[in-house]
Order: sequence, then C-alpha cells, then structure tokens
Amino acid sequence: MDTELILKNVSRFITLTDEERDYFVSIMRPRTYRKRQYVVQAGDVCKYENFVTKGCLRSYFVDDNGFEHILQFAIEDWWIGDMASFITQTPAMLNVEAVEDTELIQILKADLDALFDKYPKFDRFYRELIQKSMVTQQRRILSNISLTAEQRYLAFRNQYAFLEQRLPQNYIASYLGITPEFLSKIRKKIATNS
Amino acid sequence: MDTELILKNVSRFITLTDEERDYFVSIMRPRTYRKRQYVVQAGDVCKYENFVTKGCLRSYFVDDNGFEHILQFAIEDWWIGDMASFITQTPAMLNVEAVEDTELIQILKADLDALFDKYPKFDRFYRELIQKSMVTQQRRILSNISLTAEQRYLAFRNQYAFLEQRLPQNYIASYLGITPEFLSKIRKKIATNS
DNA sequence: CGTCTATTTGAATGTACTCAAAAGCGGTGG
DNA sequence: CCACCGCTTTTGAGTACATTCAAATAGACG
Repeated sequence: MDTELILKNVSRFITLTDEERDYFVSIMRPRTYRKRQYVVQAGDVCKYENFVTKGCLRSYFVDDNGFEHILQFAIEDWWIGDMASFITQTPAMLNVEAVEDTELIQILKADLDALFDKYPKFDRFYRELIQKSMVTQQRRILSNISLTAEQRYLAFRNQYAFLEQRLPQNYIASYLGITPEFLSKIRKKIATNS
Repeated sequence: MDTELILKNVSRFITLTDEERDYFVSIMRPRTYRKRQYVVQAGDVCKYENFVTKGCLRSYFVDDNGFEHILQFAIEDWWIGDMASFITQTPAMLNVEAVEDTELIQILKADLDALFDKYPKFDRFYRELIQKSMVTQQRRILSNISLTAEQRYLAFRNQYAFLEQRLPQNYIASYLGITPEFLSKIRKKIATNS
C-alpha cells in the first residue's frame, strides 16, 4: 500500500509523531474498484471514509424520475463518501461510484472514531479538512443561486480544468444542474463566440 | 451575559469539565446589534465566530449587478459568519447583517485557536458542528440542481417553517435563488391549488 | 399621516427543458 | 482488425420555467 499521498494530505494540517503515523497507517484499508463499480450504494450504510490514491469517482443522487444529480467528484488526493450516512451510520441517499478504475484507502468509521479518541490531533485535521470543503460548497451554492448555466459552466471550467478532461460532458451537466443537451448548446455558443 | 444556550449548544457534542467551561466562558464576548446593522461587511476581515443568543441574521453575497444572494440565515442557537474570511483572516466576500435586533456571543479567532490548542476537545466539538452543517449544505446543493423553484420553496417551507415567519419574502426568494416577483407568483399558485 | 420598502400583478422576453432524431465514439466480440 | 452495439454528444423544434420591467397595492416605520 502506498501511504505517501495520504500522509502528505494529513500533514498539510497536522504534524504526526512516528507513533501516531504508525497507528494511522495500521487502520488504513486499501481497496481497488473497477470503472462503474459502486463504492457506496444508496440504501447501504457508508461504512468508510474514502481517500483516493488513484482514479476518479463521483457521488450522486438519483431522483424520483430516475435522473442523476452529481454532488461531488473526487480524484487523487481527495476524500469522498456520503457524509450524512457516514456520521449517523444510516442508509445512504447517495451513490458513490468509480468513474475510472480506482484505488482507495478506506478507513472504517469505528477505527476513525477510535483514532480521534486516541489522538485528538486527528480531530483537528478532520475539522480543518471539512472547513475547507465547507468553503468550497458555499461557493457552489452561491454560484447556483446567482449565475446562469453558462456562467456556472465557465466558472467550473476555470476552476476545474484538470477535472473536465477526465469526465464525460453529461456528468458535468449533471454537476452543474442542467441537461446534457443544454450544456452541449452552451459549449457550441462559447466555441463560436471566440 | 447569558451563557446557558451556548453551553448547551456545545454540550450536544462534548462534555465539559468546570475548568474547560470557565475558560470557554472567559473568551466569550457578548455584543448586540440593531436591525440592519452589519456584523461583517464585505471587504473587512471576519474576526469572530458568532453564536446567536437572540434575534436573526443573514449572510449574503452582492454580485456585480448589485443583487443580493443569501447564503445563510441564523436564529437563536445557530452560528454564523464568513467562514472563508474567518479561517484565512482575509477580506470577506460576504456581508453578515442583523435581520432583527440581535444579541451575539462572539469568539475572537485567536481566542478560538488558543482554545483548540489548550483543550482539543473543542476541535471535536467544532468538527462535529461543521460536519452537521456540511450535510445541510449538501442537501441544499442537491435541491438547487435537481428541483424547480416551486419545489425548492415547498421544501424550504417544510423544513424551515419557523424561519419563514420571521423573514421577508424577498429574503426567502434570494435564498432560493429566484426573483421576489416569481416567488410571489409561486405562492399565489400554491394558494389557489389548495 | 406620509414616506419608503415590500409585495402583487401582468405583459413581454429570455433561459433552460423535453422530445426526437442523427451523428460520433468507444469498447467488445467475432 | 473490423463490424456492430450501446452510450454520449449534437442539433432542432416546440414548450415550460423563470426573469425583466413597469405599475399598482399593501405594509411598516418614523
């Protein structure tokens, strides 16, 4: 198991002693998923916090009409899951699925809780991690309530150019909250106007 | 200063010793704001984490055309601020403003950081607090990208009936990401259909 | 009471969706 | 290696959702 990336991820916020690092490593569970395979399926309980070491995933909600709405993408060095399900250990509303063949490091809820109790430093890490992603989510909400679809797409493309290349367009449309047909028209319009 | 509410808020997640409680109380700064007064003004640095003991506030973004877009409301027992500005201590993009005459307990960034260092338990508290609000935000994002304005309004009204009564309609429209005129038409339509 | 802001109403416009069909593209098996 | 199948993307016409602008009405506050 390659722990370098995840340890670097953690050490952006906290500095670990050898003991803390060893304990942390001991609760890591590497796992691989094939493209289109579920990491979490709606209805199941999300048992793990998932750190991506390789590949790409998405979390999404399927509405009553069967339409998918993507909440999040994750690539290398990102965390993903269904937080609501994970913290309450109740059935997930979201699916988490591999967009490419993917390698994860998983941490079981009980192991993470024990880690927090044993080394409160990890509470700090996790707090700062979530704080950052709160800020990202807030920007997304503001984008959703204040911009047109075209503006949202341009903003997305600006911020996540590296992601756009790895994703089918209909996923991006779903993330932006528009239909794939309309995104196609937006792209055509942008292409001709420049 | 009435510290009962905030101590109860904290003790939903952690249990405090007398020492911890006293220290925590010692860094609290009560402050009152009049209706329409800014707690944070865009461009300023958000210096405090704000806990509401009485009243109602909103945080919002003003776009290039001068339109306001409301990110969050907060009433008694809620926390509010500009998290991006607070954690990085850089100028705020958001305004935080009293919707009613309001009483807050404020905690200075430096004091909060010291609290986290001295009593890591508060890292835990803050982590769990933010985790909960992440889940709320995720639901909001899904609502924004998957529902029509009417459905979003009904969902809002369902979940925040107590809030709706204290807020002008144009604030709710702004929160939902629609124009006040359109919200008025939605309400009319709902009223006739039932 | 008067002023200012919030809400309602309506007509015209623009934004985004639906449905259907065609074209493009990638993966898989023969 | 090519042909085929399924899925994604494009395109267009028609429709529904939501905004803009303007004016009238209603409410709140000093």
